[in-house]
Amino acid sequence: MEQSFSPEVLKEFDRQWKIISRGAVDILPEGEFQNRLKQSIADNKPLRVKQGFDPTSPDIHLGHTVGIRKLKQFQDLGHQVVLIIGDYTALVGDPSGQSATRPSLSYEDIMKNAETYQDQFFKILDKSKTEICHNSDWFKKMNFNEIMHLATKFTVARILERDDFTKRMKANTPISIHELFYPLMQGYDSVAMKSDLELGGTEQTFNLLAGRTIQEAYGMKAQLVLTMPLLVGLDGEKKMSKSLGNYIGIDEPAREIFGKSMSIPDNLIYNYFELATEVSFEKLEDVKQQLNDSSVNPMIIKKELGETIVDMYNPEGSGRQAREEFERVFSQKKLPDVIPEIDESKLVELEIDPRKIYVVHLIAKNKMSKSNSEARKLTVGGGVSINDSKITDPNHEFDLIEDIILKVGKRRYLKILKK
RNA sequence: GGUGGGGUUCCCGAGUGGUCAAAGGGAACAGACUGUAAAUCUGUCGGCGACGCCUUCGGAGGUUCAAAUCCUCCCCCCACCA
Repeated sequence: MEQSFSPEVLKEFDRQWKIISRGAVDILPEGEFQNRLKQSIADNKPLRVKQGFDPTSPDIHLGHTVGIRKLKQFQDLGHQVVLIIGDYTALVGDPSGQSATRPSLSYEDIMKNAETYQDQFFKILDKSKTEICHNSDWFKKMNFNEIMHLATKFTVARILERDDFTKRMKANTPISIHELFYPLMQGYDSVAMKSDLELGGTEQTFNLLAGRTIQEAYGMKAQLVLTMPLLVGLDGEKKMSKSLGNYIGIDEPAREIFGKSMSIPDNLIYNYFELATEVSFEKLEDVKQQLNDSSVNPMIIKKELGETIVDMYNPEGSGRQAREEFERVFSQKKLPDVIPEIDESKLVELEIDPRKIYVVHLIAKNKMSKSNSEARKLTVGGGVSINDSKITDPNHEFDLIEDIILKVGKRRYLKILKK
């Protein structure tokens, strides 16, 4: 059904389309999407744009922000952003892209995470314009009849055709029945929230499309789907995720964010600029050129990346500060500006005699290593120094006659005060 | 329910009576180097005031001078059959 729209509407559509489609991998179905966007503009009726986040860890990381920033764009364009905190779906565990059943979390932990999530969302989104809810709101109340009814809307074959399940079947790794429910639940969220559009990472495509099927089954218009690329984690291989430990949390201290940014492989620099920052298109081109220019040290660009990312989630100037700190500590090998301190009384508390400090204990008891053995190994391996001179004797003992600075590995410092 | 195959140190994965704290790979950590907490190379990688001792190979017992390895029971997973 072609409908004609006024030139103003079309102009506004062009503007919005450009912003919305930037960076997106898939927009499904594209034609319908465009029409509904036009219609929304013509009727001055914002689209309800939904994305769900399962609070499986306490931190929102850079990977999440790819979607959240896209939501922000919708918000700035006047659309209604609907955030779903998947406290019930977290209980089930999204099988997408997983090679094994997710470890189940206690509801308590999930709720704790859910709280921290909210604060972090609004580092990016405008709280006053965001609708936010938990999917326990409806799933908690569902009775078995309703659950079975929901389950009739999908066939096993359709769910099992997914790549991740196929792989797991082939690898003989177990798939629990509850995992099959995940897409249904996510789809039902769309019913409950009456979403017009759902956003997600590319690995979510199946779940997002399931939402369409389910909405239709419940007599609603099927939602549109928009997928964003996945941000690769610090390891340069797998997608950024908490469970893989390859992430940068947006709530982390500035120096951590900067340091972690510096640890990404060089070939990911552009990717990060593109997906994890908001720099202009021109800037992106500039970055690309510099990276191709072999006379430019990638370190320079990476530092710029780190600074940019730090600044996005911290007060102005934090990025610069973090960079300077980094250069001081790692490039010039000088001391960081903040070093944890303990004094003699603390030593006594830890059952260390200040006049006969056994270095291995000093390290282990201050949690600078996991165990005495590790401390000992670090010492022998040359990773321990006091006031800049290496200690390699694992039996080394000393008398505390003045303030000293203990360094373990390249990042752990401790100042011990003589009284 | 039946038959067969499995459960090994953070992960993957060797090991079928002593030479096993357990190959190999990955991760992680450290050192060197460097243009970076990139890359590369090297080392470490259960615990312990430590060339010895203690605790590990799904769980509980047992055989043996000696068990991750053999036996019994139990728990869990997978495949095929029903």
